[in-house]
Amino acid sequence: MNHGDVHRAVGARLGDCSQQYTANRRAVVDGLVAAGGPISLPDLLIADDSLAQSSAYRSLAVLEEVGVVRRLAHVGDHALFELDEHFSGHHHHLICGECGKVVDITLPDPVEQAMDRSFDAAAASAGFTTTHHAVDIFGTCADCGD
Amino acid sequence: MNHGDVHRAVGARLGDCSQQYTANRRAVVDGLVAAGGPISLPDLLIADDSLAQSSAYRSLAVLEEVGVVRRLAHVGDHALFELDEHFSGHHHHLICGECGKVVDITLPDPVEQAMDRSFDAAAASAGFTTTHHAVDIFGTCADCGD
DNA sequence: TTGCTTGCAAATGATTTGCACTGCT
DNA sequence: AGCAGTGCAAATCATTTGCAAGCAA
Repeated sequence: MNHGDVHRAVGARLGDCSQQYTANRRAVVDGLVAAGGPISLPDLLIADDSLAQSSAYRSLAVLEEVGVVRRLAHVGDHALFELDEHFSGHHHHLICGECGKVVDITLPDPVEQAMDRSFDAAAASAGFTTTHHAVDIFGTCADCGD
Repeated sequence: MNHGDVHRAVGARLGDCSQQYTANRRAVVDGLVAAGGPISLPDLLIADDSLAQSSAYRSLAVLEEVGVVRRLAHVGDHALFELDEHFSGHHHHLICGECGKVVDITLPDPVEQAMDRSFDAAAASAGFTTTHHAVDIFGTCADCGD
């Protein structure tokens, strides 16, 4: 999905939820698209210094509410935000244990399908019905490796 | 690994790192073993009200440092703590999107092996060397389902 | 107008830390 | 004695919220 399509789709989603696609929210989405992966709020503010901190948090909260943004569990002090998979495609995260960098990664479809089958079966035996999964792969990135 | 073995192994690990296995740290480990899965700090304090909050945080920090405890990314307000897989066995997490409950789950060995192969390959193409992986399966638990 | 959005400044709350005290070595 | 561990109370800091002003319908 290209940048323009993302804006259209986000606008539609907000409209469906009786929310406006304001300049501020658009700027937040622009920042997320430009980041191309998980980004922290401070970094979002640095990338676009016209954003006010509290408004950025509020826009992200609204966008998360309507399913446009996903808030990732903290690795460090700050939460990380990214576009929901509906807009960015299904992917997982590669996390560098040294520097904390988080990179998007995709797995082959057959692997995803096999995982889904296993996860569904395992979840069912615990009485859960599954909605989605997230894989975090920890390691050392090229910059931090020897 | 049974309760006694856990204490012995934890004591050894602490000793290797020139740390003592004090009564407070033992109490924290007891709480984690008793919980049998991820637990928040407030719940740890409730389970053993002789623990002081700051000391519990400090003990957890030391235990995390030496690889006995794992701090899970927050799902809600509080961080969750659990014994490292070295003491509890390799497992993953089933997370209820309704009530936030987190349950341990294990996958068949062949599945784990297949995932590791895929993850290593995908990570390598991004210049990462992997150390471990964590799978979060989101869904709805039996209590929250219809 | 009427209600949603924004920015600022102040509040909140989980986690951390300073400090004085206790206990191990 | 000398250093590690503890508990209390105070500090820190990411995130949230109250409020007054701006803007859209």
